[in-house]
Amino acid sequence: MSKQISSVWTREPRPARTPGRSREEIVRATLDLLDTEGLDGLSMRKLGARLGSGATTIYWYVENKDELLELAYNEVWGEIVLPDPEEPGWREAVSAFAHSMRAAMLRHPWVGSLIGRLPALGPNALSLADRLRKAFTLAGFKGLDIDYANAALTAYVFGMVIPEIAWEASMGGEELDQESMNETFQKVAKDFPDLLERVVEVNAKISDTDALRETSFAFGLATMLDGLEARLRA
Amino acid sequence: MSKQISSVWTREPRPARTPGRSREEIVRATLDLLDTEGLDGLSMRKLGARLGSGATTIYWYVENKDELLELAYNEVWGEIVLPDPEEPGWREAVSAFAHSMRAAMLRHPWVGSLIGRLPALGPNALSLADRLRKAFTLAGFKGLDIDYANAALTAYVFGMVIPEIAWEASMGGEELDQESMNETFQKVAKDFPDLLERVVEVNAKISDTDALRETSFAFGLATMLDGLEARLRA
DNA sequence: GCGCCTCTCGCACACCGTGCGAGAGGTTTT
DNA sequence: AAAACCTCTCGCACGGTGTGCGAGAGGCGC
Repeated sequence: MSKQISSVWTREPRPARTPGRSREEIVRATLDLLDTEGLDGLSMRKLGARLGSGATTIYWYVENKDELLELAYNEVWGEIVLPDPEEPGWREAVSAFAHSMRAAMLRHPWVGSLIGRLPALGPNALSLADRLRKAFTLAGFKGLDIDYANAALTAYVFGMVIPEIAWEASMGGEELDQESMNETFQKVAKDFPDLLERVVEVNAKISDTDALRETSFAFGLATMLDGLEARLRA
Repeated sequence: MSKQISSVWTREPRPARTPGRSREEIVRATLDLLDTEGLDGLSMRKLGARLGSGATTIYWYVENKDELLELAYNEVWGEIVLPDPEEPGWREAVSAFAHSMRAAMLRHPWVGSLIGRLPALGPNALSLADRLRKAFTLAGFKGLDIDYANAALTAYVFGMVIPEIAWEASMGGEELDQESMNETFQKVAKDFPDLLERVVEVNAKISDTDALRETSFAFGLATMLDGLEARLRA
Protein backbone atom coordinates (compact mmCIF):
# COMPACT_ATOMS: atom_id res chain seq x y z
CA MET A 1 0.00 0.00 0.00
CA SER A 2 1.56 3.23 -1.20
CA LYS A 3 1.18 6.77 -0.02
CA GLN A 4 -2.31 8.18 -0.16
CA ILE A 5 -3.94 11.54 -0.20
CA SER A 6 -5.00 12.24 3.34
CA SER A 7 -8.74 12.70 3.44
CA VAL A 8 -11.78 11.34 5.22
CA TRP A 9 -12.61 9.57 2.04
CA THR A 10 -9.39 7.61 1.78
CA ARG A 11 -9.53 5.93 5.16
CA GLU A 12 -11.98 3.50 6.60
CA PRO A 13 -14.43 5.16 8.95
CA ARG A 14 -14.89 3.66 12.36
CA PRO A 15 -17.37 0.75 12.14
CA ALA A 16 -20.72 2.31 12.96
CA ARG A 17 -22.32 0.54 15.88
CA THR A 18 -25.10 3.10 16.04
CA PRO A 19 -24.59 4.19 19.64
CA GLY A 20 -25.87 7.47 21.05
CA ARG A 21 -23.88 9.77 18.88
CA SER A 22 -23.22 9.19 15.24
CA ARG A 23 -21.10 10.73 12.58
CA GLU A 24 -24.24 11.79 10.80
CA GLU A 25 -25.50 13.73 13.79
CA ILE A 26 -22.15 15.45 14.17
CA VAL A 27 -22.09 16.49 10.55
CA ARG A 28 -25.55 17.95 10.84
CA ALA A 29 -24.54 20.00 13.86
CA THR A 30 -21.40 21.11 12.07
CA LEU A 31 -23.43 22.37 9.13
CA ASP A 32 -25.76 24.22 11.49
CA LEU A 33 -22.88 25.89 13.23
CA LEU A 34 -21.14 26.79 9.98
CA ASP A 35 -24.27 28.29 8.49
CA THR A 36 -25.07 30.39 11.52
CA GLU A 37 -21.61 31.42 12.66
CA GLY A 38 -19.38 30.96 9.66
CA LEU A 39 -16.07 29.19 9.30
CA ASP A 40 -14.44 31.10 12.14
CA GLY A 41 -17.41 30.39 14.35
CA LEU A 42 -16.85 26.66 14.16
CA SER A 43 -14.76 25.32 17.00
CA MET A 44 -14.61 21.89 18.49
CA ARG A 45 -15.65 23.21 21.86
CA LYS A 46 -18.70 25.01 20.51
CA LEU A 47 -19.62 21.98 18.45
CA GLY A 48 -19.29 19.79 21.50
CA ALA A 49 -21.52 22.10 23.47
CA ARG A 50 -24.13 22.00 20.74
CA LEU A 51 -24.04 18.22 20.83
CA GLY A 52 -24.21 18.16 24.60
CA SER A 53 -20.84 16.48 24.82
CA GLY A 54 -17.24 17.25 25.50
CA ALA A 55 -15.21 18.78 22.72
CA THR A 56 -12.82 15.90 22.40
CA THR A 57 -15.58 13.34 22.06
CA ILE A 58 -15.83 14.37 18.43
CA TYR A 59 -12.36 12.99 17.84
CA TRP A 60 -13.71 9.52 18.24
CA TYR A 61 -15.72 9.89 15.05
CA VAL A 62 -13.38 12.05 13.09
CA GLU A 63 -9.61 12.26 12.83
CA ASN A 64 -9.34 16.04 12.95
CA LYS A 65 -11.15 19.24 12.18
CA ASP A 66 -10.31 19.15 8.49
CA GLU A 67 -12.10 15.84 8.12
CA LEU A 68 -15.13 17.43 9.69
CA LEU A 69 -14.95 20.18 7.11
CA GLU A 70 -14.64 17.66 4.32
CA LEU A 71 -17.82 15.98 5.53
CA ALA A 72 -19.66 19.30 5.70
CA TYR A 73 -18.35 20.22 2.27
CA ASN A 74 -19.70 16.98 0.90
CA GLU A 75 -23.15 17.85 2.18
CA VAL A 76 -23.18 21.04 0.16
CA TRP A 77 -22.42 19.10 -2.99
CA GLY A 78 -25.37 16.94 -2.15
CA GLU A 79 -27.71 19.90 -2.42
CA ILE A 80 -26.85 20.61 -6.02
CA VAL A 81 -29.31 19.26 -8.55
CA LEU A 82 -28.70 18.30 -12.15
CA PRO A 83 -31.86 17.62 -14.15
CA ASP A 84 -32.00 14.65 -16.42
CA PRO A 85 -30.28 15.90 -19.58
CA GLU A 86 -32.33 13.63 -21.83
CA GLU A 87 -35.51 15.51 -21.31
CA PRO A 88 -35.04 19.25 -21.63
CA GLY A 89 -31.81 19.06 -23.60
CA TRP A 90 -28.27 19.17 -22.28
CA ARG A 91 -27.92 22.92 -22.42
CA GLU A 92 -30.93 23.53 -20.22
CA ALA A 93 -29.93 20.78 -17.82
CA VAL A 94 -26.40 22.04 -17.47
CA SER A 95 -27.61 25.60 -17.07
CA ALA A 96 -29.98 24.56 -14.30
CA PHE A 97 -27.08 22.75 -12.69
CA ALA A 98 -24.97 25.90 -12.71
CA HIS A 99 -27.71 27.95 -11.10
CA SER A 100 -28.33 25.28 -8.51
CA MET A 101 -24.63 25.14 -7.72
CA ARG A 102 -24.50 28.88 -7.28
CA ALA A 103 -27.51 28.81 -4.98
CA ALA A 104 -26.02 26.06 -2.84
CA MET A 105 -22.76 27.97 -2.45
CA LEU A 106 -24.56 31.17 -1.50
CA ARG A 107 -26.59 29.24 1.07
CA HIS A 108 -23.35 28.04 2.65
CA PRO A 109 -20.89 30.88 2.14
CA TRP A 110 -18.17 29.18 4.17
CA VAL A 111 -17.49 26.88 1.22
CA GLY A 112 -15.83 29.86 -0.41
CA SER A 113 -12.89 29.47 1.92
CA LEU A 114 -12.74 25.69 1.60
CA ILE A 115 -12.57 25.18 -2.14
CA GLY A 116 -8.96 26.29 -2.22
CA ARG A 117 -8.00 24.02 0.68
CA LEU A 118 -9.87 20.76 0.39
CA PRO A 119 -10.24 18.66 -2.72
CA ALA A 120 -13.79 17.62 -3.54
CA LEU A 121 -13.44 13.86 -3.19
CA GLY A 122 -16.67 13.15 -1.35
CA PRO A 123 -19.31 10.86 -2.83
CA ASN A 124 -21.70 13.72 -3.53
CA ALA A 125 -19.11 15.63 -5.52
CA LEU A 126 -18.14 12.51 -7.43
CA SER A 127 -21.71 11.57 -8.12
CA LEU A 128 -22.35 15.00 -9.51
CA ALA A 129 -19.24 14.83 -11.65
CA ASP A 130 -20.44 11.48 -12.91
CA ARG A 131 -23.83 12.83 -13.90
CA LEU A 132 -22.33 15.95 -15.43
CA ARG A 133 -20.10 13.73 -17.51
CA LYS A 134 -23.15 11.91 -18.75
CA ALA A 135 -24.79 15.18 -19.70
CA PHE A 136 -21.80 16.29 -21.72
CA THR A 137 -21.48 12.87 -23.29
CA LEU A 138 -25.07 13.12 -24.34
CA ALA A 139 -24.36 16.55 -25.73
CA GLY A 140 -21.86 14.97 -28.06
CA PHE A 141 -18.51 15.54 -26.44
CA LYS A 142 -15.95 12.83 -26.86
CA GLY A 143 -12.95 11.59 -24.91
CA LEU A 144 -11.06 14.11 -22.84
CA ASP A 145 -13.26 16.93 -24.06
CA ILE A 146 -15.96 15.64 -21.76
CA ASP A 147 -13.73 16.21 -18.76
CA TYR A 148 -12.51 19.53 -20.05
CA ALA A 149 -16.06 20.76 -20.51
CA ASN A 150 -16.84 19.51 -17.04
CA ALA A 151 -13.94 21.39 -15.50
CA ALA A 152 -14.59 24.57 -17.46
CA LEU A 153 -18.20 24.83 -16.46
CA THR A 154 -17.72 24.16 -12.76
CA ALA A 155 -14.73 26.47 -12.78
CA TYR A 156 -16.86 29.26 -14.10
CA VAL A 157 -19.43 28.80 -11.35
CA PHE A 158 -16.78 28.58 -8.66
CA GLY A 159 -15.03 31.66 -9.93
CA MET A 160 -18.16 33.76 -10.10
CA VAL A 161 -19.57 32.80 -6.75
CA ILE A 162 -16.45 32.80 -4.61
CA PRO A 163 -15.82 36.54 -5.03
CA GLU A 164 -19.53 37.13 -4.53
CA ILE A 165 -19.17 35.46 -1.17
CA ALA A 166 -16.12 37.53 -0.31
CA TRP A 167 -17.96 40.66 -1.18
CA GLU A 168 -20.94 39.73 0.94
CA ALA A 169 -18.69 38.81 3.84
CA SER A 170 -16.78 42.07 3.74
CA MET A 171 -19.98 44.01 4.24
CA GLY A 172 -20.47 42.20 7.51
CA GLY A 173 -24.00 41.11 6.79
CA GLU A 174 -25.41 44.61 6.62
CA GLU A 175 -26.80 45.92 3.42
CA LEU A 176 -24.82 48.86 2.16
CA ASP A 177 -26.87 51.68 0.75
CA GLN A 178 -25.87 53.19 -2.52
CA GLU A 179 -24.33 56.28 -1.07
CA SER A 180 -21.95 54.32 1.15
CA MET A 181 -21.09 52.16 -1.80
CA ASN A 182 -20.13 55.10 -3.93
CA GLU A 183 -18.25 56.67 -1.08
CA THR A 184 -16.23 53.50 -0.58
CA PHE A 185 -15.40 53.35 -4.24
CA GLN A 186 -14.48 56.98 -4.38
CA LYS A 187 -11.90 56.39 -1.73
CA VAL A 188 -10.57 53.16 -3.14
CA ALA A 189 -10.58 53.84 -6.85
CA LYS A 190 -9.63 57.48 -6.90
CA ASP A 191 -6.65 56.74 -9.14
CA PHE A 192 -8.81 55.00 -11.73
CA PRO A 193 -11.26 57.61 -12.95
CA ASP A 194 -12.68 55.51 -15.78
CA LEU A 195 -13.44 52.61 -13.51
CA LEU A 196 -14.87 54.88 -10.85
CA GLU A 197 -17.11 56.66 -13.30
CA ARG A 198 -18.46 53.35 -14.54
CA VAL A 199 -19.23 52.04 -11.09
CA VAL A 200 -21.07 55.16 -10.05
CA GLU A 201 -22.96 55.15 -13.31
CA VAL A 202 -23.95 51.53 -12.98
CA ASN A 203 -24.97 52.02 -9.37
CA ALA A 204 -27.17 54.90 -10.38
CA LYS A 205 -28.85 52.89 -13.09
CA ILE A 206 -29.23 49.57 -11.31
CA SER A 207 -30.22 49.68 -7.69
CA ASP A 208 -30.81 45.99 -7.15
CA THR A 209 -27.33 44.55 -6.74
CA ASP A 210 -28.64 41.00 -6.40
CA ALA A 211 -30.31 41.23 -9.77
CA LEU A 212 -27.15 42.70 -11.25
CA ARG A 213 -25.10 39.80 -9.98
CA GLU A 214 -27.58 37.31 -11.34
CA THR A 215 -27.51 38.99 -14.72
CA SER A 216 -23.76 38.94 -14.72
CA PHE A 217 -23.78 35.28 -13.80
CA ALA A 218 -26.25 34.47 -16.57
CA PHE A 219 -24.18 36.37 -19.10
CA GLY A 220 -21.01 34.45 -18.36
CA LEU A 221 -22.87 31.18 -18.21
CA ALA A 222 -24.44 31.75 -21.59
CA THR A 223 -21.05 32.74 -22.94
CA MET A 224 -19.47 29.57 -21.66
CA LEU A 225 -22.27 27.42 -23.05
CA ASP A 226 -22.05 29.17 -26.40
CA GLY A 227 -18.36 28.40 -26.44
CA LEU A 228 -19.02 24.78 -25.63
CA GLU A 229 -21.61 24.50 -28.35
CA ALA A 230 -19.19 26.01 -30.83
CA ARG A 231 -16.62 23.42 -29.85
CA LEU A 232 -19.21 20.75 -30.39
CA ARG A 233 -19.78 21.84 -33.97
CA ALA A 234 -16.10 21.99 -34.79
CA MET B 1 -19.83 60.01 6.47
CA SER B 2 -21.77 56.77 6.17
CA LYS B 3 -20.85 53.19 6.90
CA GLN B 4 -17.94 51.84 4.93
CA ILE B 5 -16.60 48.49 3.96
CA SER B 6 -13.83 47.70 6.40
CA SER B 7 -10.60 47.27 4.52
CA VAL B 8 -7.07 48.59 4.48
CA TRP B 9 -8.01 50.45 1.39
CA THR B 10 -10.87 52.41 2.91
CA ARG B 11 -8.95 53.99 5.75
CA GLU B 12 -6.09 56.40 5.73
CA PRO B 13 -2.77 54.69 6.39
CA ARG B 14 -0.56 56.08 9.08
CA PRO B 15 1.50 58.97 7.68
CA ALA B 16 4.76 57.41 6.56
CA ARG B 17 7.69 59.07 8.26
CA THR B 18 10.07 56.51 6.85
CA PRO B 19 11.56 55.35 10.13
CA GLY B 20 13.32 52.03 10.64
CA ARG B 21 10.44 49.79 9.81
CA SER B 22 7.97 50.48 7.07
CA ARG B 23 4.75 48.99 5.88
CA GLU B 24 6.48 47.99 2.69
CA GLU B 25 9.09 45.97 4.54
CA ILE B 26 6.41 44.25 6.56
CA VAL B 27 4.44 43.31 3.49
CA ARG B 28 7.54 41.86 1.88
CA ALA B 29 8.22 39.72 4.94
CA THR B 30 4.58 38.65 5.02
CA LEU B 31 4.78 37.48 1.43
CA ASP B 32 7.96 35.57 2.19
CA LEU B 33 6.38 33.84 5.13
CA LEU B 34 3.20 33.03 3.24
CA ASP B 35 5.08 31.60 0.30
CA THR B 36 7.32 29.41 2.41
CA GLU B 37 4.93 28.34 5.16
CA GLY B 38 1.47 28.89 3.77
CA LEU B 39 -1.50 30.66 5.23
CA ASP B 40 -1.45 28.67 8.44
CA GLY B 41 2.25 29.32 8.81
CA LEU B 42 1.74 33.05 9.05
CA SER B 43 1.46 34.31 12.59
CA MET B 44 2.15 37.70 14.01
CA ARG B 45 4.80 36.26 16.32
CA LYS B 46 6.66 34.53 13.51
CA LEU B 47 6.40 37.60 11.38
CA GLY B 48 7.74 39.72 14.21
CA ALA B 49 10.65 37.34 14.64
CA ARG B 50 11.45 37.53 10.94
CA LEU B 51 11.48 41.30 11.17
CA GLY B 52 13.59 41.25 14.31
CA SER B 53 10.86 42.92 16.30
CA GLY B 54 8.13 42.10 18.73
CA ALA B 55 4.93 40.67 17.40
CA THR B 56 2.78 43.57 18.46
CA THR B 57 4.98 46.13 16.78
CA ILE B 58 3.28 45.21 13.54
CA TYR B 59 0.04 46.60 14.88
CA TRP B 60 1.45 50.06 14.62
CA TYR B 61 1.49 49.78 10.84
CA VAL B 62 -1.57 47.68 10.33
CA GLU B 63 -4.92 47.48 12.08
CA ASN B 64 -5.13 43.69 12.22
CA LYS B 65 -4.05 40.50 10.53
CA ASP B 66 -6.71 40.71 7.84
CA GLU B 67 -5.33 44.03 6.67
CA LEU B 68 -1.95 42.38 6.37
CA LEU B 69 -3.49 39.71 4.20
CA GLU B 70 -5.17 42.32 2.06
CA LEU B 71 -1.81 43.96 1.47
CA ALA B 72 -0.19 40.66 0.56
CA TYR B 73 -3.12 39.82 -1.70
CA ASN B 74 -2.64 43.11 -3.48
CA GLU B 75 0.96 42.23 -4.23
CA VAL B 76 -0.11 39.09 -6.04
CA TRP B 77 -2.38 41.11 -8.28
CA GLY B 78 0.62 43.27 -9.04
CA GLU B 79 2.43 40.32 -10.57
CA ILE B 80 -0.20 39.73 -13.20
CA VAL B 81 0.58 41.16 -16.62
CA LEU B 82 -1.79 42.21 -19.33
CA PRO B 83 -0.15 42.98 -22.66
CA ASP B 84 -1.18 46.02 -24.59
CA PRO B 85 -4.30 44.86 -26.42
CA GLU B 86 -3.69 47.20 -29.34
CA GLU B 87 -0.73 45.33 -30.60
CA PRO B 88 -1.34 41.58 -30.74
CA GLY B 89 -5.12 41.80 -30.74
CA TRP B 90 -7.44 41.64 -27.78
CA ARG B 91 -7.85 37.89 -27.82
CA GLU B 92 -4.14 37.24 -27.52
CA ALA B 93 -3.72 39.91 -24.87
CA VAL B 94 -6.57 38.61 -22.79
CA SER B 95 -5.37 35.06 -23.16
CA ALA B 96 -1.89 36.03 -22.01
CA PHE B 97 -3.49 37.78 -19.07
CA ALA B 98 -5.34 34.61 -18.09
CA HIS B 99 -2.20 32.53 -18.20
CA SER B 100 -0.29 35.13 -16.23
CA MET B 101 -3.02 35.23 -13.64
CA ARG B 102 -2.94 31.49 -13.28
CA ALA B 103 0.83 31.50 -12.89
CA ALA B 104 0.71 34.19 -10.21
CA MET B 105 -1.88 32.25 -8.25
CA LEU B 106 0.10 29.03 -8.45
CA ARG B 107 3.19 30.88 -7.25
CA HIS B 108 1.25 32.03 -4.19
CA PRO B 109 -1.13 29.20 -3.42
CA TRP B 110 -2.37 30.83 -0.24
CA VAL B 111 -4.48 33.20 -2.34
CA GLY B 112 -6.76 30.25 -2.95
CA SER B 113 -8.05 30.57 0.59
CA LEU B 114 -8.31 34.35 0.50
CA ILE B 115 -10.41 34.95 -2.59
CA GLY B 116 -13.53 33.83 -0.80
CA ARG B 117 -12.82 35.99 2.23
CA LEU B 118 -11.35 39.29 1.10
CA PRO B 119 -12.63 41.49 -1.70
CA ALA B 120 -9.99 42.57 -4.20
CA LEU B 121 -10.10 46.31 -3.61
CA GLY B 122 -6.37 46.98 -3.73
CA PRO B 123 -4.85 49.32 -6.30
CA ASN B 124 -3.22 46.51 -8.22
CA ALA B 125 -6.49 44.64 -8.62
CA LEU B 126 -8.27 47.81 -9.66
CA SER B 127 -5.58 48.79 -12.08
CA LEU B 128 -5.81 45.40 -13.69
CA ALA B 129 -9.59 45.62 -13.89
CA ASP B 130 -9.17 49.01 -15.49
CA ARG B 131 -6.83 47.70 -18.14
CA LEU B 132 -8.93 44.62 -18.74
CA ARG B 133 -11.90 46.89 -19.30
CA LYS B 134 -9.92 48.76 -21.91
CA ALA B 135 -9.04 45.52 -23.65
CA PHE B 136 -12.66 44.46 -23.84
CA THR B 137 -13.73 47.90 -24.92
CA LEU B 138 -11.22 47.72 -27.70
CA ALA B 139 -12.57 44.32 -28.60
CA GLY B 140 -15.91 45.95 -29.25
CA PHE B 141 -17.94 45.30 -26.13
CA LYS B 142 -20.31 48.03 -25.07
CA GLY B 143 -21.83 49.17 -21.81
CA LEU B 144 -22.40 46.60 -19.14
CA ASP B 145 -21.18 43.82 -21.41
CA ILE B 146 -17.66 45.07 -20.80
CA ASP B 147 -18.02 44.39 -17.11
CA TYR B 148 -19.76 41.10 -17.67
CA ALA B 149 -16.97 39.91 -19.94
CA ASN B 150 -14.48 41.06 -17.35
CA ALA B 151 -16.18 39.12 -14.60
CA ALA B 152 -16.68 36.01 -16.70
CA LEU B 153 -13.07 35.76 -17.72
CA THR B 154 -11.54 36.31 -14.31
CA ALA B 155 -14.13 33.99 -12.82
CA TYR B 156 -13.02 31.25 -15.14
CA VAL B 157 -9.40 31.64 -14.13
CA PHE B 158 -10.25 31.77 -10.44
CA GLY B 159 -12.43 28.73 -10.70
CA MET B 160 -9.87 26.65 -12.54
CA VAL B 161 -6.91 27.53 -10.38
CA ILE B 162 -8.46 27.45 -6.93
CA PRO B 163 -9.24 23.73 -7.07
CA GLU B 164 -5.82 23.14 -8.60
CA ILE B 165 -4.36 24.71 -5.49
CA ALA B 166 -6.52 22.59 -3.23
CA TRP B 167 -5.41 19.50 -5.04
CA GLU B 168 -1.77 20.39 -4.75
CA ALA B 169 -2.17 21.21 -1.08
CA SER B 170 -3.87 17.95 -0.27
CA MET B 171 -0.89 16.03 -1.56
CA GLY B 172 1.23 17.75 1.02
CA GLY B 173 3.87 18.89 -1.39
CA GLU B 174 4.97 15.42 -2.36
CA GLU B 175 4.49 14.22 -5.86
CA LEU B 176 2.13 11.29 -6.01
CA ASP B 177 3.12 8.53 -8.35
CA GLN B 178 0.54 7.11 -10.68
CA GLU B 179 -0.03 3.96 -8.71
CA SER B 180 -0.89 5.81 -5.53
CA MET B 181 -3.14 8.07 -7.52
CA ASN B 182 -5.09 5.18 -8.93
CA GLU B 183 -5.22 3.51 -5.56
CA THR B 184 -6.65 6.64 -4.01
CA PHE B 185 -9.28 6.88 -6.67
CA GLN B 186 -10.17 3.26 -6.42
CA LYS B 187 -10.96 3.76 -2.79
CA VAL B 188 -12.80 7.00 -3.22
CA ALA B 189 -14.75 6.42 -6.41
CA LYS B 190 -15.60 2.77 -6.05
CA ASP B 191 -19.30 3.54 -6.38
CA PHE B 192 -18.82 5.36 -9.67
CA PRO B 193 -17.38 2.82 -12.08
CA ASP B 194 -17.64 5.03 -15.15
CA LEU B 195 -15.80 7.87 -13.53
CA LEU B 196 -13.19 5.55 -12.09
CA GLU B 197 -12.59 3.85 -15.40
CA ARG B 198 -12.06 7.22 -17.05
CA VAL B 199 -9.59 8.43 -14.48
CA VAL B 200 -7.49 5.29 -14.65
CA GLU B 201 -7.60 5.42 -18.42
CA VAL B 202 -6.55 9.04 -18.53
CA ASN B 203 -3.80 8.45 -16.02
CA ALA B 204 -2.47 5.63 -18.13
CA LYS B 205 -2.45 7.76 -21.23
CA ILE B 206 -1.16 11.00 -19.80
CA SER B 207 1.55 10.77 -17.24
CA ASP B 208 2.38 14.45 -16.97
CA THR B 209 -0.37 15.83 -14.77
CA ASP B 210 0.96 19.37 -15.04
CA ALA B 211 0.62 19.26 -18.80
CA LEU B 212 -2.86 17.81 -18.46
CA ARG B 213 -3.92 20.66 -16.23
CA GLU B 214 -2.51 23.21 -18.61
CA THR B 215 -4.33 21.62 -21.51
CA SER B 216 -7.54 21.63 -19.55
CA PHE B 217 -7.01 25.26 -18.66
CA ALA B 218 -6.33 26.18 -22.28
CA PHE B 219 -9.44 24.34 -23.43
CA GLY B 220 -11.75 26.20 -21.08
CA LEU B 221 -10.06 29.48 -21.84
CA ALA B 222 -10.46 29.02 -25.57
CA THR B 223 -14.08 28.04 -24.99
CA MET B 224 -14.75 31.16 -22.99
CA LEU B 225 -13.05 33.37 -25.55
CA ASP B 226 -15.00 31.72 -28.35
CA GLY B 227 -18.17 32.44 -26.44
CA LEU B 228 -17.15 36.06 -25.98
CA GLU B 229 -16.36 36.44 -29.64
CA ALA B 230 -19.72 34.98 -30.53
CA ARG B 231 -21.39 37.52 -28.28
CA LEU B 232 -19.44 40.22 -30.04
CA ARG B 233 -20.80 39.24 -33.41
CA ALA B 234 -24.37 39.05 -32.23
C1' DG C 1 -16.80 -11.73 38.79
C1' DC C 2 -13.54 -10.71 35.28
C1' DG C 3 -11.68 -9.02 31.20
C1' DC C 4 -12.45 -6.53 27.04
C1' DC C 5 -14.05 -3.38 23.85
C1' DT C 6 -16.49 1.04 22.75
C1' DC C 7 -16.96 5.41 23.83
C1' DT C 8 -16.64 9.96 26.82
C1' DC C 9 -14.15 13.72 28.38
C1' DG C 10 -11.13 16.64 31.77
C1' DC C 11 -6.72 18.18 31.69
C1' DA C 12 -2.77 20.11 29.71
C1' DC C 13 0.21 21.90 26.04
C1' DA C 14 1.58 24.89 22.70
C1' DC C 15 -0.07 28.15 19.97
C1' DC C 16 -2.98 32.00 18.28
C1' DG C 17 -4.73 37.37 17.61
C1' DT C 18 -4.58 41.38 19.92
C1' DG C 19 -5.72 45.25 23.91
C1' DC C 20 -3.11 47.72 27.09
C1' DG C 21 0.10 50.49 29.08
C1' DA C 22 4.86 51.37 30.19
C1' DG C 23 8.61 53.25 28.29
C1' DA C 24 12.47 54.62 24.82
C1' DG C 25 14.10 57.98 21.77
C1' DG C 26 13.80 61.91 19.06
C1' DT C 27 11.80 66.63 17.98
C1' DT C 28 9.52 70.78 19.18
C1' DT C 29 8.13 74.22 22.27
C1' DT C 30 8.93 77.04 26.22
C1' DA D 1 18.34 73.66 29.52
C1' DA D 2 14.14 71.83 30.57
C1' DA D 3 9.80 70.36 29.68
C1' DA D 4 6.30 68.67 26.80
C1' DC D 5 5.03 65.96 23.14
C1' DC D 6 4.77 62.77 19.54
C1' DT D 7 6.23 58.36 17.21
C1' DC D 8 7.23 54.00 17.79
C1' DT D 9 8.49 49.39 20.39
C1' DC D 10 7.16 45.59 22.91
C1' DG D 11 6.30 42.59 27.33
C1' DC D 12 2.46 40.99 29.50
C1' DA D 13 -1.89 39.03 29.81
C1' DC D 14 -6.50 37.48 28.29
C1' DG D 15 -9.42 34.48 26.21
C1' DG D 16 -9.57 31.78 22.74
C1' DT D 17 -7.84 27.65 19.44
C1' DG D 18 -6.79 22.28 17.89
C1' DT D 19 -5.77 18.18 19.79
C1' DG D 20 -2.69 14.20 22.50
C1' DC D 21 -3.22 11.61 26.50
C1' DG D 22 -4.91 8.80 29.89
C1' DA D 23 -8.42 7.87 33.27
C1' DG D 24 -12.66 6.01 33.51
C1' DA D 25 -17.73 4.68 32.51
C1' DG D 26 -20.87 1.35 30.62
C1' DG D 27 -22.17 -2.77 28.32
C1' DC D 28 -21.20 -7.54 26.65
C1' DG D 29 -19.12 -12.30 26.43
C1' DC D 30 -16.91 -15.71 29.20
